[in-house]
Amino acid sequence: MPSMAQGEPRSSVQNSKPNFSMRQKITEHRKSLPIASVEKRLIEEVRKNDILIIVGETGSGKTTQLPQFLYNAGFCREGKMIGITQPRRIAAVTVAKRVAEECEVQLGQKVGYSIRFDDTTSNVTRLKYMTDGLLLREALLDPHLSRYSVIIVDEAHDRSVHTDVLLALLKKIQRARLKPIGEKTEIGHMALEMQTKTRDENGPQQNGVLRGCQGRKLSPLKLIIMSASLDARVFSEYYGGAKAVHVQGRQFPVDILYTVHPESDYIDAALVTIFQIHMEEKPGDILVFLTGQDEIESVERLVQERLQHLPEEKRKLLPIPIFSALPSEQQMKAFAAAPPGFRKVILATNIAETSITIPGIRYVIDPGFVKARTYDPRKGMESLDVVPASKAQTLQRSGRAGREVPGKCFRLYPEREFEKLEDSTKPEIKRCNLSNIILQLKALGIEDIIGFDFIDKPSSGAIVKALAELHSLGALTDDGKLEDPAGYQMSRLPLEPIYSKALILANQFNCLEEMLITVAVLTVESIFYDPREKREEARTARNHFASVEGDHLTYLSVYRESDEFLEKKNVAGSGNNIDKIMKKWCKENFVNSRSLKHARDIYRQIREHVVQMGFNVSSCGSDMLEFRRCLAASFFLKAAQRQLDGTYRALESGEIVHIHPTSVLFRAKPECVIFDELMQTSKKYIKNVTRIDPLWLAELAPHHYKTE
DNA sequence: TGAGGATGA
Repeated sequence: MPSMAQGEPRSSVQNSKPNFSMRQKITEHRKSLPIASVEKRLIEEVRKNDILIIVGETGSGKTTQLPQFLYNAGFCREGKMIGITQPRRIAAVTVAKRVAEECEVQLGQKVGYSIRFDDTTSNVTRLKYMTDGLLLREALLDPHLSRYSVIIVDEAHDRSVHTDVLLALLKKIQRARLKPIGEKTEIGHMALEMQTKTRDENGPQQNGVLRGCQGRKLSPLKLIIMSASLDARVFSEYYGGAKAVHVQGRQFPVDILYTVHPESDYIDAALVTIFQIHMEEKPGDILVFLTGQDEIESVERLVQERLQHLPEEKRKLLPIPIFSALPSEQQMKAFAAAPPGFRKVILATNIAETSITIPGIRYVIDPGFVKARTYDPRKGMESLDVVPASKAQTLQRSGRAGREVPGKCFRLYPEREFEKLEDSTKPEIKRCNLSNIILQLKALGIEDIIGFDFIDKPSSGAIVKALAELHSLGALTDDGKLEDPAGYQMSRLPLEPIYSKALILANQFNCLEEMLITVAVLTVESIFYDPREKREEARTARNHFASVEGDHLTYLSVYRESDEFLEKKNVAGSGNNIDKIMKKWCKENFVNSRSLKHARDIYRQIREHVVQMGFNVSSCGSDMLEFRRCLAASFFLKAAQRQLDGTYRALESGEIVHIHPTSVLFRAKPECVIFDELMQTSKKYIKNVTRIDPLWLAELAPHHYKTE
């Protein structure tokens, strides 16, 4: 991502060799941070309390400074580490780099980061920044996280699934580490069992984490939860009234302005506000929060149109879209300075709320809406709806105006409407399919999922549905234990359980190579790039990839063609230019190069995993029938049959659905298909669809279809 | 007959 992480202000330090004046600058900067004045008190509180909540506003310096304070106070004695988790990869990386600079060490020495596909830590690393998802994976191998003396969970208010599971798990681990080893604890039994099973792959270091320490106590684990103020009480209560300390932030003031009356058309209101700012306010860029690509593109067009009605000298306003699916070269435009005399108006989704920080923003326009995903376990269907943002979100949005100078935030609704907003966004764990989480918990030895101590409990309906799904996929036994070996194997793979199942079956169908590619591509957000203005052109350019059998086979040929292309160029020996050449290939074929790279990373990682599991990565060659049969055997829960009127009926839920317009089968409409995703937007759409023979379902998933 | 908010392993 072309971005700075949230949290700490951009450093004034350049990427040059350390020198005296830079050292001085760093020291001065560190001393000037609000958190510097409370170092002693914080260390005392950590010593006194096993769990501490730290409420730190933006710019307090908590993320970069607290781990250094703890290190200096001796919390890394005896080779112990301090782990600091972040919800996002980019944050883990940028903060670690910054702290390494401050400590004057090479990244990977005392300070390092570890994220999926990129681990810079070594055996001397003591301050380890990482994503919370990665720490969860570590817990599978070392159920007591025994190498850590302190875990700091940063941005806990984010309430991502990973954060929530981690918070609950850490609570258990902390208790377990107070008990003598060998005594019954709530965690670790199954995990230990799994370690024994996989001892060879993990090597001697992981093996015997607990063995040979019988009767001895593990050292206690300190837990620090860092959060924004609105949610601090929730965490404190969850941890039995844990002590919370507040650290002052450092932000410039932001004037909040509300409308007098509700706006019936917030797009129009946003446009009026954009031009009002442009005509009347001091220089400084504008950031507008919109709900999606559609809105962003239409506002972009409308700004351009209205500019034409202004006198020449007033037309220096530059609308720039930014959202996740945009290719990175275009995302970069938001970060470039506007031409002299121009004012940028950034049209963004909530990507600009937390994930990226655009410099130069002085004005924020917040219509107060956001697109949010929900999940209906009964129908096995996700929805993407425009809903009011939460207070926490609107606060985060307005904060984007005060990072460099005092700013203004224009909320396009009356203040009394603000009061009605929810305090925080509903935690993700209450809005998603739980099958993956539950599989992880089972692998950690947690048997009673309904009774598990989540901060916010998912509905029992959602839990039961996920358990049933895992049972159907052969991950759980009839009495809810991990199936041996499939359940263990599936929990080890960093994939959705249904994809893991597909790999296990592909091993039997002799099409593992094909399934590895397919699963890697399905995992990434759309592999294609579809600019709205060039949809026809894109379709033509990609026509040679298309398979009449469906999207899965189409993705296979995209991946393989890119592979062949790379191989040819590699042989030609252009070396450094590979990246550039690949990007050109992607552009010509309307493939999103970021997604493709991501898919290749996933492919490599998963391939290693399955090889370690003893699978034989073989290809079915040109026998695509066998591959489609394997898809049917894997995705039998996601099958749909054409109706007389040309719509489809999803067999599991009975929902009437439509093939998504981006599918290669959108027009072909075969009699029976399997799909990857069922999501309601403007309609109930199935995405990533492949044709199958309806008879295969009863043949290949008899436990599910025979009786019908 | 017509379109994908953001993260992460």
